[in-house]
Amino acid sequence: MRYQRPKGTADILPGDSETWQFVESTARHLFSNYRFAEIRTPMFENFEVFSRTSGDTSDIVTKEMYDFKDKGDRHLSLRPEGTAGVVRAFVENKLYGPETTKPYKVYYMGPMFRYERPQSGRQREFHQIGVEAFGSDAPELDVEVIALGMDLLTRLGLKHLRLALNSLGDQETRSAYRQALIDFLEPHFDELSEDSKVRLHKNPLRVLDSKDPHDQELVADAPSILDFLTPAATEHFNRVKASLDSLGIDYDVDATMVRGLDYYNHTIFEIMADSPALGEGYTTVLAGGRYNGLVEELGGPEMPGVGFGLGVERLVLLMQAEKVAIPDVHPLDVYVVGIGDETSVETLKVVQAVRHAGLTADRDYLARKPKAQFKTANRLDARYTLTIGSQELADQTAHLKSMATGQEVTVKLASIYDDFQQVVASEFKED
RNA sequence: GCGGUAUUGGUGAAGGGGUUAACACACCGGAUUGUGGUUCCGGCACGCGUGGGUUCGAUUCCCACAUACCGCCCCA
Repeated sequence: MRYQRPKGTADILPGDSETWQFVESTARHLFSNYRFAEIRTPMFENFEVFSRTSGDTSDIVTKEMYDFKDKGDRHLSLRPEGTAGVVRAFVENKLYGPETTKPYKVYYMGPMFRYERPQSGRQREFHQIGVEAFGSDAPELDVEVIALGMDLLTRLGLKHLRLALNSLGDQETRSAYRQALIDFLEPHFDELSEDSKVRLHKNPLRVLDSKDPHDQELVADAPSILDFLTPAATEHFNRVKASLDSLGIDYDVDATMVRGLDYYNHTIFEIMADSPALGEGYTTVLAGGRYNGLVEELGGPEMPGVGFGLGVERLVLLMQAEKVAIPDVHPLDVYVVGIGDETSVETLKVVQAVRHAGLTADRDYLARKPKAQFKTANRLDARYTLTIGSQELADQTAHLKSMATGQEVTVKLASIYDDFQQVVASEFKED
């Protein structure tokens, strides 16, 4: 094997691509139902678009970015996530202007790139589907986004979903809490794991979700960010919870939940699924939150935003683990069997006639024996076969056979060319 | 970026320093003339990830590299 795909990439082949198409079309329909319109932004942006928005110290920026200099010496980066590019487009195209209705609701789907060690459900090129809604601070909009995420995963057949919810509050909340957390952890500095010692000053909130057992013991007694929420932030969070309650959406408040990207504030949430496909316990498949301030950060006016991103690879793994049935969108209606080289042109014409009549059709191109062709028709689960041999060619007829019943009739080629659907309807009424 | 496990045909895999690399599935062909899910027969590995090395001889031992998977980091 001479060439192999780059590390952390995948070929999505027929057999799997149907699942992807099902996911994408389901998402498109649902988004449209929620009145989100598609936005398509470049797969690479100026490096600063991501470094400014994700946080200069975030791992994404410091070690996971696929950044490069192009021939014009521009510092670019393959997008590691979807939100930054959408916000950039939102600002650049002045979509914050009065002529667009607010909230301005968009969705995207496509590949993202992160330079990291591949594992199941984690690749260097991976795919996300996401939504963003700009221009409203309403907690009910947060809930609409959450409800959309839950709806989508439910429609895709996932079970055992858990919605985790938290609030990071506003800037005032965060700085107060950050200090409180440092003050709390500092006396225990020597007990912290090596990773957490580094995290403590770089991003103390990260210590909260350390996987180190001893860290978790220490953190258990740490102050909760929810106790530091400003009155306004508390009010926002309470209304989010109340709205979720009124929609009958269950959630668990997880005060230790944090975010890898720095731009989040107020409501953050994750939808997790419990499946061995992605390792032990619950794994996050969809995550999002509010990012008030991000539009400003990229040069726009003060304009709030909220959204989510969903990892398609993880989703597909979960769907496969849960054996979600994918509708077969292109079954085979007719397989045309040609016997003898002299029938090849006629079978081609017949195949085309069937296709133009609006049915799916296929034929043999390897000059195989009738037996082999019928075997193939059977394997492809064809509803009908149309057989043409030298005798039929002379008579200008074909044998139309129902593969389910074995019933076979002789029909005129002319009638096939005229209206094949009519031929089927009159010959096999009970179908 | 760190640690571990693995790498044999289209697939699942057995094997193990020495003439022809099991078995199964799939696929292809055949079982007298042009018709499908059963049965029977036959075919099917540029030779065991890549490159070096040890050896009289390696797919089997050693080293490096690549990739996949698992854990950490982080995250969708």
